[in-house]
Amino acid sequence: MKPGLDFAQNTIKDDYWARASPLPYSFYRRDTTTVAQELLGKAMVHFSAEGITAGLVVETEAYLGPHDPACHSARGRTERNAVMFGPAGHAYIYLIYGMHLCFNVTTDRDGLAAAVLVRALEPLTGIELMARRRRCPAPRDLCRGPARLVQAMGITIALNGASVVEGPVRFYDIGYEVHPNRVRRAPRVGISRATDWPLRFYLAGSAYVSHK
DNA sequence: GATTGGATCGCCT
DNA sequence: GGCGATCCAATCG
Repeated sequence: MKPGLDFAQNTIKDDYWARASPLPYSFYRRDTTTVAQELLGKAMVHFSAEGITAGLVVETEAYLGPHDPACHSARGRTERNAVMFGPAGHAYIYLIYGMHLCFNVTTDRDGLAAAVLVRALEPLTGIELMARRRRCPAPRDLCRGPARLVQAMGITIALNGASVVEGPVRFYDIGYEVHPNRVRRAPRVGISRATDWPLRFYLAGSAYVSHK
């Protein structure tokens, strides 16, 4: 475990995050399934004007690109999904059901429009700020679901296209060890095509995942 | 130009 | 477990 992290107190020293290294672009520039798996156990951090919030990634989904019928890029490039067609390591944020935002990270090689959806976090720091943004729900529900974590982390559509290496939202290796037998693999949630492709990954035993 | 359905959530029963 | 909220873009005609 790296310095600056106090899991017992559920706090992180802010200056630790400012100095620590985010995951590099090369992390995201790999095949999407690998990135989705390896993002488990990493920390997602948002440096916002209101304060810093961070959570441990416990659930992700891979959206592989134009050949994946459930991926937005399968039906061509639009203004909405344009970020996915750009380089890896950038935030692809979109509005769903007319009222919720979902946060993705672009992946894979240049020219392949793929991304990983972050579906759930275990809150680590800035928990009071998260609760205020979410209007005080149970701590367990702060980041349990893609739209919930977006709200708790204070993410807006203005961050669409921002770098997750140099921008306000970043991912860090915090030395949290994920043993391979803790990783579960299951079909993706809430989609109507390719419903049996096992591209959802989550940490077994976590109380913070959206679906078991 | 109109219709339809969606990578969801919160509230209801 | 069901349903309403509410916007966007793809798919019809």
